Amino acid sequence: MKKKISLRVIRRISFYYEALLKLDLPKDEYISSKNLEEITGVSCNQVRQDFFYLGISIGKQKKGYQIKKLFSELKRILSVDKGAKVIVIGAGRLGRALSEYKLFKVRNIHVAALFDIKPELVGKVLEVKGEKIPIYHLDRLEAFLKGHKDIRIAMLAVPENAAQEVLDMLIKLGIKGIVNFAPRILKLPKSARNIQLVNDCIGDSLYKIVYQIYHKS
Amino acid sequence: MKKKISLRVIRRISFYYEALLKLDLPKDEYISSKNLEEITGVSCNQVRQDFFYLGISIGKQKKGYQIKKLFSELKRILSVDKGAKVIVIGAGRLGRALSEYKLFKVRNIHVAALFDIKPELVGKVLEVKGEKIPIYHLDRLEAFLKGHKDIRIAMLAVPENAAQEVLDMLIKLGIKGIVNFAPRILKLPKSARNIQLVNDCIGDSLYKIVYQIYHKS
DNA sequence: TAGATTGTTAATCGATTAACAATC
DNA sequence: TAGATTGTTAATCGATTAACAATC
Repeated sequence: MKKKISLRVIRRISFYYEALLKLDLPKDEYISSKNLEEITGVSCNQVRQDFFYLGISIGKQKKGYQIKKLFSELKRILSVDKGAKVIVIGAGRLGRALSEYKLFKVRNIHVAALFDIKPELVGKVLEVKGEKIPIYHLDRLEAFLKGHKDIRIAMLAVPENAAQEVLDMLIKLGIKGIVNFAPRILKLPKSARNIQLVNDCIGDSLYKIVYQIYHKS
Repeated sequence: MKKKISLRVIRRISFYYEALLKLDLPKDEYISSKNLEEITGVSCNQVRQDFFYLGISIGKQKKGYQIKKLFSELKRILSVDKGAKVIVIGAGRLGRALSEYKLFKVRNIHVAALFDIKPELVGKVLEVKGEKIPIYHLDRLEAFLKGHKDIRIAMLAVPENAAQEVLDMLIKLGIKGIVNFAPRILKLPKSARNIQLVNDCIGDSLYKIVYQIYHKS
């Protein structure tokens, strides 16, 4: 059985990975959990706990973790080598912002295409760091997926009222993982076994700040 | 002392609020925690626990919560009446997507202006549902804030390498709450007492999906 | 050796879920 | 009345922090 992983662990693993990426690799051969705390802000106890949880046990007492080895462990866990291909439904500002999001590149995640229904968007080609990402009409989604069996993940950036409908469509077409960015909690139909859905509420952190600044009590 | 609130509670409060917003208000005078569970997906126990935590005790046994009353309680907690004004630093795709984000409107949060340094962006005016949002040069931020003492919150959507620098600048200019969308964990300088900072990692939910889809073990 | 750092277990903390007396 | 629903407390669950033996 696959081990369940929480969003928080994944987030921290990302931090470690990105921290190592930015390191001048050959500088220090080893890095300790304490070093990682300094760079990422995650406590050294948490770092070791995470490694333990994920079965990373390559540390050497007194030295720490061999950077090269640790890096490849993290890459493996984050599936960086898999070169995940995803599609984005909705080519509005949010959809386009997601498509050019730098950190996806760092993680070797590629946006293969965007889909929309607006005539003024369909047919355009997005250029992201030299790569071209086409915007197709949603009608072509089924055919597109038939030709790209390796695409199993979609990001949803459509208007709220279209979100549930598009979700159902995606499931029918065989998509296995969906991140919903529409401002609405989507639910999987009961029939949808082993489909992964995460609702990403972009505004939340602003709401928290607003609460803290404006709410006296 | 102000009660600490977690992001999760705020998120759920938002769900309740938005659920009530969509209700045809006069339809049913009362709504129960069980009803709210059906609409929002949050368990009725959690709903009552949240209300208890926030001091909302307006329920009537056998009936539920008077919708009108509940609505105004939620509005109060979410500071909807305050009409929070915020600025956005960085007028790239992400910054512009945030500026036109629908749910901010629903919560009566207004983006007053964007700031950038790119000549091709500075001077432009964003149009969001009839409202005009100007893009100014970052040089004008100080003067702008002097003329708008009511603006205490900023969203950061600048490139990663500029983020920390801009954060320090914002603090110096008197901003009290910051949401950082740059793909990097920012830290508050030690001197920054009672400044609120939330790092919002937009990619995380995709990473979780990628893990679940690609990671066999 | 003495000091540092790991892997792992135990303690703490916080958040969710369950339970239930009160009562409309 | 009987059934439903609240407010609140208690139990459970999960995540973080602390502690420490092992050892390089």
